[in-house]
Amino acid sequence: MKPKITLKDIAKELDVSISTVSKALKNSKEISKETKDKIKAFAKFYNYRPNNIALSLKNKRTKNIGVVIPDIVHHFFTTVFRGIEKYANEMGYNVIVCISDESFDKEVINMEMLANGSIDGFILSLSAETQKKNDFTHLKELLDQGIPIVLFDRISAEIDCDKVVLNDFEIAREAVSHFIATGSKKIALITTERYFNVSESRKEGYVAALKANEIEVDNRLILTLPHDRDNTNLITEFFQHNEIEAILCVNEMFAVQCMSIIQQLGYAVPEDISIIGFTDGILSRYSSPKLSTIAQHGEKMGELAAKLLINRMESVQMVEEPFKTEVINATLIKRGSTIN
Amino acid sequence: MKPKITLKDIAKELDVSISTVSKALKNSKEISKETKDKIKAFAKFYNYRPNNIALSLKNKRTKNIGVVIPDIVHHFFTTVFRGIEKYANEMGYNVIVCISDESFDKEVINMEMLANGSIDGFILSLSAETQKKNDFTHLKELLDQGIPIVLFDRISAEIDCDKVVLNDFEIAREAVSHFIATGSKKIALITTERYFNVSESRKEGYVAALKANEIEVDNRLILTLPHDRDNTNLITEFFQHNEIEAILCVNEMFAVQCMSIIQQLGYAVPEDISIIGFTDGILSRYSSPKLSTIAQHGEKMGELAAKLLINRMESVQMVEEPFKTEVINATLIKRGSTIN
DNA sequence: TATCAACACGAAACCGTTTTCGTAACTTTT
DNA sequence: AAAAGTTACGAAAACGGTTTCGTGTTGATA
Repeated sequence: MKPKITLKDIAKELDVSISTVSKALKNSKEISKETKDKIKAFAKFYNYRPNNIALSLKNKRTKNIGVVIPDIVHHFFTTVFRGIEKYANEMGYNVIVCISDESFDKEVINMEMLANGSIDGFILSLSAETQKKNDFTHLKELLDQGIPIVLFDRISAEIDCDKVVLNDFEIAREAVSHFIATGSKKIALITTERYFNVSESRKEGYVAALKANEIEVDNRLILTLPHDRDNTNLITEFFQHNEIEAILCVNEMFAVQCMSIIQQLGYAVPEDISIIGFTDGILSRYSSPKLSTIAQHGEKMGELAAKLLINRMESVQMVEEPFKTEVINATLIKRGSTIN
Repeated sequence: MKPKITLKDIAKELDVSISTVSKALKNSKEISKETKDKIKAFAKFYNYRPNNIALSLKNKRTKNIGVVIPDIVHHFFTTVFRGIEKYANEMGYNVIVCISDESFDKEVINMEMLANGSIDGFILSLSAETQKKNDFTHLKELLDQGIPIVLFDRISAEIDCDKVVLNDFEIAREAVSHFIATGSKKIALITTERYFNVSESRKEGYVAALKANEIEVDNRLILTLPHDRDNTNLITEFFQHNEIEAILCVNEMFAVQCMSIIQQLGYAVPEDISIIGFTDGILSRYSSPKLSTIAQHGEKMGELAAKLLINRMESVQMVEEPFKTEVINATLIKRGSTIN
């Protein structure tokens, strides 16, 4: 057991002052070559590394960024996180993750915890509860304290900070237009009540595409599913009661579930019914037929969010760079569940 | 913009000393009630929170734990991480994640980075490269410095620390025994070259079950696949050249891929061929038929790892508690891809 | 009235760095 | 030989807390 060595230890051992050691290790020209060599050799031998905590205290920056996401067992968030971690790491930052678990309280508590010095900035995606409550005082207070925040995917217009979002509206419109172009008219939307801003935009895109093609919006063709329950019966009923030619689902779980139920009901995919999902995850790639889906480019999104944050943290003036909202362009990947 | 307030600020404002403020906020009985009330009110009004970094420096503990995993876009690691984060959070710890990306160098650099004061202990699963190189000096040095480490899943006997593993051998044997009990004799194993200790144990379990039932081990029935390439052709050939009645796959991707290929080749699952995979992830649950699989209880594993680590970090004596290796019992979940 | 607790508070050390400033001891210039 | 400039280093403050130890002012006790 050889515990970590400090400047003080080196100083004592070599009979010089702490300042001399510090300067020598930073190669200051204030120190003579012999002394520097001696100190460096000693430090190297004992594998001296400066203490990050002490540095953080001194420099008033931790080189840590806090990431708060609603859920980690979710392909999209996982890939975004990967992007964040990758870029942050390259730039010499560490990442502290907190999972809000879709809970407002957890989000608040975790952020306040981290904000007391542990991190230099936040990247987060709002929890479902926070979106429902529409209460952003915790975020506003942090911004007020001068802690930069970057919001991604689940954002709110009420919060004045950098943001990264997907062009949900446009890509949903594109997906539905593709259905229409390949001959479908009775197009269903399967959505969730939870991801507010995101699913709203997707729905609007869906509606816009229909209207642009003079197809009437039939609310019976929009199925809103709870997120954490078994929806098999709801979905089955839905398809028994409605004649449908194409389905847009707001996530890949709904999409494969629909596909499987449809196939069991005797329809062929994509000949009878086409399907497009959101999230180019593992499910989409391993289903049969392979699912046509909307790639959200989570990793890119994460990288961009990290870049925005780090830029802002490191910009010296810090003052009046206006807040940006960057848009990631989703891609419609046409695979086996659509007619292409 | 109102920046964070410190003890010094309060002291100056209220015209008392810093020590008095500190004591008052900790409710020390050294301080008179009136002074305490005054200070507390002021602190509350200005939303005073002690600076974590200063505390860390003083207390020589950060209440952060470092988690180093090879990959995050992987259901098993994700669930383990979830378990760690959950337990750690309950115990007042934050989690700093680094992704080694299966690279030895990244693992080393990240850990050295964090070890200089940023964290109190590590939880990690070895990268593939580290296992291949069999070089654990970085871990040994950290242990030597008194930094506790808990290893999970991808471990090594050479490292003397707490560990959490799955009973891979037994559960693989159980899975293969189930195949045999339901009438299969020609049983394939589809494995990977990468996760050394883990896949080795699984293979041994496979072999043990065969031997126990006096079935000869046929090496042609063991297919080793590279991890990151498209294996469709390899798998297809494998099934065209071998008569097989049951398959054990070491992950769920292989399993659904096999299932899909088999079905295309005209076999029925599970009537003609049974399949069992590892990892009870999203793929297993959404395939058709639903995949029988081995649940690794990642979340439990993560919680246990965190518990081991925190126990060790908080045990006052710190000295001679011997290192433990805890075993998580996997569960064989029988679903539609096996005859049950 | 001198002694002694109890009370309420402040000074200062400490955690491990960085950095500014001061200063002996030389060396160079005039 | 005095003045000025270098060189090579140390002392100390600062970051934001906690904690030990002193100490001046009370009030009670002998």
